[in-house]
Amino acid sequence: MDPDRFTQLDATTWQIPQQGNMRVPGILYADRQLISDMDAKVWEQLTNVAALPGIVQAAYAMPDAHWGYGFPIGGVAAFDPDQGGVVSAGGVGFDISCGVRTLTTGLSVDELQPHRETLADFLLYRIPAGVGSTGRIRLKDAEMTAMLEGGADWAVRQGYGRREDLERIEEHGRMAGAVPEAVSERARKRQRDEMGTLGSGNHYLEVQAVSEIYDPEAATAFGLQPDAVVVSIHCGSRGLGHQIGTEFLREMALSAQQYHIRLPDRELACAPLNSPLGERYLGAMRAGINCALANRQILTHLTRDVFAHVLPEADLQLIYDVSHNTCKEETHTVGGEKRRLFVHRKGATRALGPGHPDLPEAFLDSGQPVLIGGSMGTASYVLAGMATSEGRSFASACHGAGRAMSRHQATKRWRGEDLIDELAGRGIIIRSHSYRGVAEEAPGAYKDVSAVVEAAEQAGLARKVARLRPLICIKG
DNA sequence: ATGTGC
Repeated sequence: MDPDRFTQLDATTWQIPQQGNMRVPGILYADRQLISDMDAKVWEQLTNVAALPGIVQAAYAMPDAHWGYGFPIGGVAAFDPDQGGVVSAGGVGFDISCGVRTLTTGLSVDELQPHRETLADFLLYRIPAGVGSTGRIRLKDAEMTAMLEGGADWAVRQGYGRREDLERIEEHGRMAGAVPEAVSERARKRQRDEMGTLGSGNHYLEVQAVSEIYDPEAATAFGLQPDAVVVSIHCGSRGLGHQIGTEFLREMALSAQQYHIRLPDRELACAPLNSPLGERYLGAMRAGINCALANRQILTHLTRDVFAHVLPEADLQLIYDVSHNTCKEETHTVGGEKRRLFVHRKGATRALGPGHPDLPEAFLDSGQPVLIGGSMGTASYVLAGMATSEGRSFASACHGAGRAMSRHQATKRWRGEDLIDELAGRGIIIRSHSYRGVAEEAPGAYKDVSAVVEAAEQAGLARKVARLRPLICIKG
């Protein structure tokens, strides 16, 4: 899209001034090139979000923004419940609490090298992945309820992972305020045998090497050294989150009129935060967050099992787990005043700056680790939250490279088999259950993750700490 | 994202 549709405030801050039915301005953080490559739908969707009741300060889009359902992916919007603020299922996204966690292994690239193929084979064998993948765990009704309430804390109690992992997860691994009764029978049924599964699409488990350090002090706090091997897991709440999203989206669209909400786009279906429907969605969504946290915790356990078998000297320690599809009640400073707001982050990561009380002690000086997943075969980044992000985006940053091309377009342009060969030639092992899935995730179908990260840093959202290059990638 | 869907 043409960057000149925006009012440019500085090199990486672009504004859509408040106009028409907008209640606040729209703000996009990106550079000129990223905006030129961006879908014009981002402009339209940001304008629509800015028109929703009770929105505070501005509707924001991160540098990896692209066209999503209703809200842009890479969007941040905060609402005040006392000013008619709303919660929107489309503003959270279908894959509730989709996110990334990264673990150190204590291994160097040289130590891993001779075992790479074996490790890849075992990971593919042990990590359930792909469309409709199921695991060995079957949850009975009471266990499902306990999982939806307890999240990763429940998983640890079941023997998946270690208690110290929990301090390295947002909300200490358990999202408070979950209401399992608000989750439908159908959603629970879909999830019954999907715990500890990776899923498909852009989800992955990747073994990576630290290829560059930008901020040695923060890197040390995160446990990252040059040439260290780490593991990143990217996945979400599987069938359960999707079912919750589908059901509430429909219900919110049907009840908009009853709540006197004029929707600029039907896809922005929402309900007042202070309404039975809004509260019920929040309860179900928080249960969905717990499902995703438990899922990543179980996958961590399976990964540790594989390493124990192939490389017993490894010790997998969790750096941090971040969600990038959520709506959370948080305190933010708006115009010098502290307010309780409900912050939607859809394809956007929380990025708390140094000293924030919700941070684990180890990160008080550095700020929160912000994990940026690259596309298959390209680099990932570890960033750290900056103090400036609070005023710029309610303490949020980008979440990944962001698609530049549709899945359909990508399958016409690339073949999975060719991509796997090409990446193998560059020392990257891809193991997947679907060639088509690999083609859809072709590196060329994504934006340049380095440009996204540079723009985020320049905009004061998060600063670079380290770059990770892929060694092994397990895909759905 | 998703028991991928016109």
